[in-house]
Amino acid sequence: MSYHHGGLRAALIAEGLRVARTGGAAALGMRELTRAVGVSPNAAYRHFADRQALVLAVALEAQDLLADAMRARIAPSASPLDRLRAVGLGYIHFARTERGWFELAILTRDDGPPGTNGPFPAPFQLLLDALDGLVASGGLPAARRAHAEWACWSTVHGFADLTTRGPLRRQDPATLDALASYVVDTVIEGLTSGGST
Amino acid sequence: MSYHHGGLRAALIAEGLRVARTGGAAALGMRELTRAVGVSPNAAYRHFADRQALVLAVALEAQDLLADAMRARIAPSASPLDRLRAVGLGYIHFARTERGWFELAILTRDDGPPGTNGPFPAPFQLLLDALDGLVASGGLPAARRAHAEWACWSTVHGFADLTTRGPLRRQDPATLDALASYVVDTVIEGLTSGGST
DNA sequence: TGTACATCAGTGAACGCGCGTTCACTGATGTAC
DNA sequence: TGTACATCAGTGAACGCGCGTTCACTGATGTAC
Repeated sequence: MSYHHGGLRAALIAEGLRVARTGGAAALGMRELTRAVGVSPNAAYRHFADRQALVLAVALEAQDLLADAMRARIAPSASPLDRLRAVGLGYIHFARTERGWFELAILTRDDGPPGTNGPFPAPFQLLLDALDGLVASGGLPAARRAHAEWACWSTVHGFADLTTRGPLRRQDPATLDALASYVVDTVIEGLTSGGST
Repeated sequence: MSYHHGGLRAALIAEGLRVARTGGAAALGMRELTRAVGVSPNAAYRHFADRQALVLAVALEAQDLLADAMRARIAPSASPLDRLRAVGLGYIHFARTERGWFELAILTRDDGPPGTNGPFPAPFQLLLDALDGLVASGGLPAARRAHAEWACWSTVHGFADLTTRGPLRRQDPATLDALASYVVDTVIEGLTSGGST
């Protein structure tokens, strides 16, 4: 390894993803990452203002991984309704199978104006697109489109948290699969049925 | 203060609640709490096996506070449907106004058999009761009662997390009140409307 | 093409911090007779 | 009622740890002329 590392920034982020996969955000230490990459602790400060900045950079990558995983579950030929289901179930599945990355992905930046990293984080944009698609296909009345994303995200995110850190932590995968489908279908039912709101 | 403190265990828990109210679980340090109570750091080990045990003890108190707050929002004369709404909105409101306590309250014990602290944690029991009440009053078909708690809890907990640590963190209270009602009503609609499940 | 030199990505050592936990102890409490 | 003594809740000091960050530095890179 040469004196000038070359891609230290990228190497630190890659190593960060590697350790966060099992250890979550807490595992991202300046010393631990620089050690693993084979560089002195302070070398990281050439590329990141402080630990927070490094964590955020890794979090952005994790967000992309989440979005990729969600996209991978959407069958190209799926109906708008199935696409919405896939978005929700993909989110939940990623949380269950990649706890560390998920924890990192839902970390949001405190700094800067809202809208950093594109108009919306990629996973959220997938949800918005799925809902718009459902409206376009007539599956959801346009009048009921407003705020639908928050109902969906709340349900799916809550279920993810219950299975990840909460009381459903120790349930077996088969039960969780069934519960996840039930829960996602329940919100969608609430959105699409002719309610009073 | 006498040589024998007397109620050190209770004092540590009380101080723990005080600091966790603003600082969350991370603020519960052995040294910090014993310092605040006016006792040497190791005195705490007379009453708690380790830091984890102390945190858990404080978490149980926070769980009771959450349950109390939820109960306080249920009007005695409320309909079963309104009771269910109040349970959900109470959970969300507590999360928003008592971030630190909420974080602590949703901490679940890893050790011991499931069922410690009574059959269910108090806040969860309130949800179960509200759903049972809705069934008894005919507001929810008995056939659709199964797993309803997980749909409710997922939605409400997810919304709480989005407003607490997520992208809704900086929304103004009035908007959040409206969104919370909308989200809670959406799940309930999904549960009660004549869906396919 | 060769060379002077600014830039920049690293090094090595250290700072200060606060943490959880353990050791050997001391002095108050309360109980048995 | 008085006293001996086991118990128990504290003390004071220290251990070892790993962290984020800063300092003054060095040697490689690449550009201007």
